[in-house]
Amino acid sequence: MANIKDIAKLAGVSVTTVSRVLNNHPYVSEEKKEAVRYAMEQSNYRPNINAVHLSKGKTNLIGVVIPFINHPYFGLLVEGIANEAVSNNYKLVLFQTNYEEERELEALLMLKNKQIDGLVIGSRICHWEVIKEYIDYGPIVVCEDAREQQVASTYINHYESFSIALEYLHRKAHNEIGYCIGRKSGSNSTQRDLAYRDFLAKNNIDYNPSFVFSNCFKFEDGVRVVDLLTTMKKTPSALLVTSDQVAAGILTCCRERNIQVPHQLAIMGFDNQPIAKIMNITTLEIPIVEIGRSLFRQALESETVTHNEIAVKLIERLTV
Amino acid sequence: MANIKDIAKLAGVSVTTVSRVLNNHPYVSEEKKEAVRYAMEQSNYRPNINAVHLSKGKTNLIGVVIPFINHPYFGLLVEGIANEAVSNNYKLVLFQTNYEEERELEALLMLKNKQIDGLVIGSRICHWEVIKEYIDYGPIVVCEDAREQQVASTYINHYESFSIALEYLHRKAHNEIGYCIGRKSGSNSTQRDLAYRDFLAKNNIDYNPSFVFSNCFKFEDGVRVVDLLTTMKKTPSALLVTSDQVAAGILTCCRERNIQVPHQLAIMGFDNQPIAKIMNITTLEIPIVEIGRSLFRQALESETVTHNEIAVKLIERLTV
DNA sequence: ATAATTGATGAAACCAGTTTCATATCAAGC
DNA sequence: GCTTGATATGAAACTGGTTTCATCAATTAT
Repeated sequence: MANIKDIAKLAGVSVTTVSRVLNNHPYVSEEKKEAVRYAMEQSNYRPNINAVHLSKGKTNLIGVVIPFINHPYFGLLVEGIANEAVSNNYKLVLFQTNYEEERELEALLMLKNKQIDGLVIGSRICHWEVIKEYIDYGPIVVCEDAREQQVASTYINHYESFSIALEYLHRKAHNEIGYCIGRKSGSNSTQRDLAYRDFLAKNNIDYNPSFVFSNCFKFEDGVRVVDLLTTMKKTPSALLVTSDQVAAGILTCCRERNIQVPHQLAIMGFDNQPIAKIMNITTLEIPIVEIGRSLFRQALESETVTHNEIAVKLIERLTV
Repeated sequence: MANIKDIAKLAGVSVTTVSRVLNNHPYVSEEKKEAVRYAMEQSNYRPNINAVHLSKGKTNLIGVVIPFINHPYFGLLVEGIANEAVSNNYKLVLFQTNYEEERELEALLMLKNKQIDGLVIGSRICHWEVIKEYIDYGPIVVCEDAREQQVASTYINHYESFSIALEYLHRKAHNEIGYCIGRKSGSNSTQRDLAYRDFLAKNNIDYNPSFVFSNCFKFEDGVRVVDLLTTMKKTPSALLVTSDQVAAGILTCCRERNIQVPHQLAIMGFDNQPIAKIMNITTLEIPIVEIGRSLFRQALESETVTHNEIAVKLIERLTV
C-alpha cells in the first residue's frame, strides 16, 4: 500500500503539499494539484485513516448506546441516528447493553479513549454522577429530559404526554386505569409514574400497585400482561401501554380469549408504529426517527449543550 | 491527558518498558512493573487507541452491513453478532444500506482503509466481482450460500427449506401456492424461486407470476398483499411468507376482513419469531441469533474461509 | 574456562498522517 | 524605492503508541 511519502515522491512535491491536496487547503498551484491527483490515482492511494485520526484527534465515529437492537422503538431511533450520520459522513459504533451497566461504561470509556467523537445514549443506565465524569472527553447526548444536567438532550415530556393520555381515558369514562412500562426505574419511567400518581390523586382514586405492569418491552410481554389480568380479582378497565408492540400483543391475546376491546378493556399504545395503524390501536404518536436525527445533530455540537423537547400527538383509533 | 512518555518519565523507565507493561510482555521486573502501574494510576492514564491502531494496524472493530436496523430479522442477526462481539472485546460499526449499493461500498472502503478489521454482510447488494476486489484487505463474511466464492459464509439452504415448506403445503392438499419475498433479486431469493419453480414443474402446475409478491419486509406489507389478493380473480389457497412479520400482517388483515385462515387462505411464515408463536402461525424456524454469532466468529478467522450451513425446522401451528 | 542462552532494559526507528514555521516570489500601496 | 500582504512551497516537529535492535548481566551448557 502506497503512503503519503510515496505519493509525494511520485508527484515530485513535498508531503505537505500532498496533505494540502487531500484536505483541500488553499495555496496549492493547479499543476501540482493535478500532479498529486494523478499520482494518487496511479498508485491507487488511500490515506490511512488511523493515522489521520491520530493526527487530528478525531475519528468520525459516534457511539450509540441502546438496550436492544431488536426492538422497533430502538430500531427506529437508530435508523434516525443512522440517517443523519450518513449525511454527515459519520459512522456509528453500536453498543447493545441489555441494560447492563458495564456495557454503557465501555462506551463511555471509548469516548474517553477518543475512539469515538461523541456518544448518544438511547436509554441511560449509569447514574448522572458517573456520566458527568466523562463529559469533558466529548459530547454526550441522551434521550430523556436532561435540562438539569450538563449533557444535551432530545426528549419527550413524558409527564405531560402521560397526563394527556390519562385525561383522554378519563374523559372516556375510565377510572380504573393501569399502565404497562418497560423498566421500572429510569427517568422517563419516573416521570410517567409521577403523572400517573398525580392523576389518581386529582381524581381521588387509590393507587393500586397491581395495576402497574413492568418489564413490558416486546409483543410477547403483552401476553404475560393478559395472563396476569385473568388472575386478578379486580382488573383495570383501561391500560396505558408505553409501547405499541406490547399493546398489539395485548390486543391479539384479548381477541384470542374473547376479551372485548375496548368494552371490557381499553388499550392505548405509544409510538404510533405501523402495527398500531394496522391493528387500529389508539396511540400517542412519537416521532422517533426525528428524535434520532436530533440526537445525532446534538452529538456533533461539541460546544453548546442544547435541550430539544419533542411534541406528541394523540391518534384516536378503535381500542379506546 | 498524559501520554506514554509522561508515564515513562514518572515511573523512571523507558517508553518501551511502559509499552511492555501495557501489552503484558515478559521480561519486565516486578518492581518496574509496579512503578509503571502506579504512575498510570496517578495520572489517570489511558492509551490513545488511535495511536495503538496506527501502530498495530488493527482496530478491534467489525463492520456490519444490513439493509435496515428496524426489522426483527436483522435486529436478531445484529443481536447475535453483537453478543459474540462483546465476548471477544470487539465493537461493531453499523452500516444501514437501505439496499443502496453506495452504502455497502462505503463499508468495503472502510475495510480497505483498515478502519475496520473485518466485514459481515447481512444482505449483499454488490456483485461478487466487486466484493472480490476487497477480499485481500480483510475477512468478508456473508449470510448466504457462498461456497463458490472466496468469502466465508453462514447460510440457510434456502432451496431445501423452501422445498420442505412447499412439500408440506402440498401434503396438506394445497396446489395453488403463492409466495411473498423481500427483494426479488439476491441469491437467497433466487434459490427460493428455483425451489418454487422446480416444485411447480414436478407437480405439473403452471407458474403464475401474480402469485409471487415481492417487497415484503414488514408487517404493513402484509396488508398490501391482502389488498392485492382481493383484487385477483384467481387467488392462491396458500402463501409461503418469508418473514413472520409479514405473515402476521397478512393474518391480522385476514381476521379483520373475515377471511378464514387456514380454510380460505393458509399461511406459512419463516423465522419463528415471537409473534409467530403468539399468533399461532405455522412457520419454519431459523436460528437467526446463532447465525449472527457464527458470522462474527468467521469474521475473526482471517486465515481460513469456512462455510457453515444452518438447519431449519418446521413448526406446525394453526395457520396451515 | 569458555560459549551459549535467558532475562531485563532502553535508544531509535517506525506506523502515516497533520500542522507549524520558515522562506521565497510577486503584486499592490504609499 | 520600500513596505505590506497574498500566494506557494517544503523541512521539520508533532500525534502516541509498537517493534526492532543493541547492550549487558546472570545463568546454564559444553
